[in-house]
Amino acid sequence: MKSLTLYDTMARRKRAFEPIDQDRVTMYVCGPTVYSYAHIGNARPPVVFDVLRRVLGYLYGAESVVLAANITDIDDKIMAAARESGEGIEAVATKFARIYREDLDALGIVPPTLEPKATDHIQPMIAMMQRLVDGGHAYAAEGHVLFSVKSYEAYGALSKRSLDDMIAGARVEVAPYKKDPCDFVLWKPSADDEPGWDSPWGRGRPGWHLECSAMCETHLGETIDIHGGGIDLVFPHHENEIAQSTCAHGGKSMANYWLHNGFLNMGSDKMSKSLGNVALIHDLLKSWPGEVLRCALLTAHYRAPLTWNSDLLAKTRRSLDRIYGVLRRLGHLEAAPGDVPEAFLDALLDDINTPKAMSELFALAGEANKAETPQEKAEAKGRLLAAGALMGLGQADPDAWFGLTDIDPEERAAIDALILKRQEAREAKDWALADEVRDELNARQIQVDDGPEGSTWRKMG
RNA sequence: GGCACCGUGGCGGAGUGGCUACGCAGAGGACUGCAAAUCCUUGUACCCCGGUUCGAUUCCGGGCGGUGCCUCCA
Repeated sequence: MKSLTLYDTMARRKRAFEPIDQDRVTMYVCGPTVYSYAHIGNARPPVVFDVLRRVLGYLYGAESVVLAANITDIDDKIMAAARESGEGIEAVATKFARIYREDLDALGIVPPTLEPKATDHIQPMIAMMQRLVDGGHAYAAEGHVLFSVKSYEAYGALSKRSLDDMIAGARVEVAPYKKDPCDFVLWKPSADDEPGWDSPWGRGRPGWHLECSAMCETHLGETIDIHGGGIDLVFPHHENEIAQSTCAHGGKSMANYWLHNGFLNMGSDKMSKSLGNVALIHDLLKSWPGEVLRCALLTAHYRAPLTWNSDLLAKTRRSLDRIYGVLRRLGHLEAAPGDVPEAFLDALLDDINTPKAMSELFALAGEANKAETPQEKAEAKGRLLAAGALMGLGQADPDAWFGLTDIDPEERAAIDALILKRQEAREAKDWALADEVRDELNARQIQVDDGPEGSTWRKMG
């Protein structure tokens, strides 16, 4: 079997991937806090790790990959949003979790195997805290339960920071009940009008970091294969997860591979500057196919920063037009079942190098365009589709991509009539009339393509 | 201030110690009634300065420039 190489943040280098159990490859990706619409930046981890998941599924079998992506449905931000809108906390969380799922679905993301919610895991969180307190890794103070960072020697290993540096650089006010400025909250007390759960330390609610540790343990076990998230989560979130889980599990490491995607920067064009709401996935989907957003997020290597602007989207659309153009041309042919081409697979196996993989995808498109016999064409189409499937690209109906299906019947009839009229004019070699009709079609945002077997049309992008 | 990352042709963006990335845009050609699509060809890219080397965009050091994180933002 071919082997996958992944860049492990903990080791700061690429490492060959070896799962603990080939029949159950476990992966946990930190999900959103559902208090508002998700930003396009929020979509980068789900898209990137969706590709990784597909690759793992290809290597080990789709049923052997268990992906857990949590939903944080209790948080001060949700409480604030609920207060503002007058809705209940649960209503806000449920609503935005639903919208989040819809957004990801539009981006072609396979739903995670498990989608644990924080509020469903209060008991495991309390149990984990109890173990930490019993083991001397956490302490109660004024209704809070805090993790004692000094109790975990390796604290800072992931982010490569020393405790001393952190204390020296600390620019936050230190709560008086903390034994050490870097201690973080596992549990905090809730006021009577705030949501809370009973615990041995009083009524309260969990801290963010604890949620992920407890959910990961509950569903995937004490040590998992891959833990992923945005690079901004390295510190403190993942550092704290490691501290909690390791100390609660007698020193067992939490994850064998830590993967982090680079940040998505907002470009300086009006798109992000103006209202600040145009970069919401929800809004972008009104102007662009989800696949364009997905592909745009994959144009840069997942660890590299990516600058987001409207130019990127326009270019990405043109690129995908090329893929769908060839698929449309071969639409009448049944794709020959083919395996994923080697060069394409190799690119993805090398730390999920999606830009490289995409260049291979274009090479496959070129091959398909140049194929001469029906046999060659069918095989080329099969290869292109098989490769695209691993990245979640090129799987849609080409006609739909070019706007042929989503059009009202009246408009459609008018276009067909014009196409026919032009065809007759061309047969009569009445070029003036043919061009006139084409202008008319262009005015309707329709591009006509003349081929050896007649004319086809598509919506102008 | 501390830690980490980055600087490639018009734009986006891979990669490599010496050989074409790729896509978009541009130029020329083929095909076509003309377009479009497609195919072919094309652009003397690798922040600056040292060092290592037969040879560096690629390794090392320094500089300049940009970015992220530093208690709950993916």
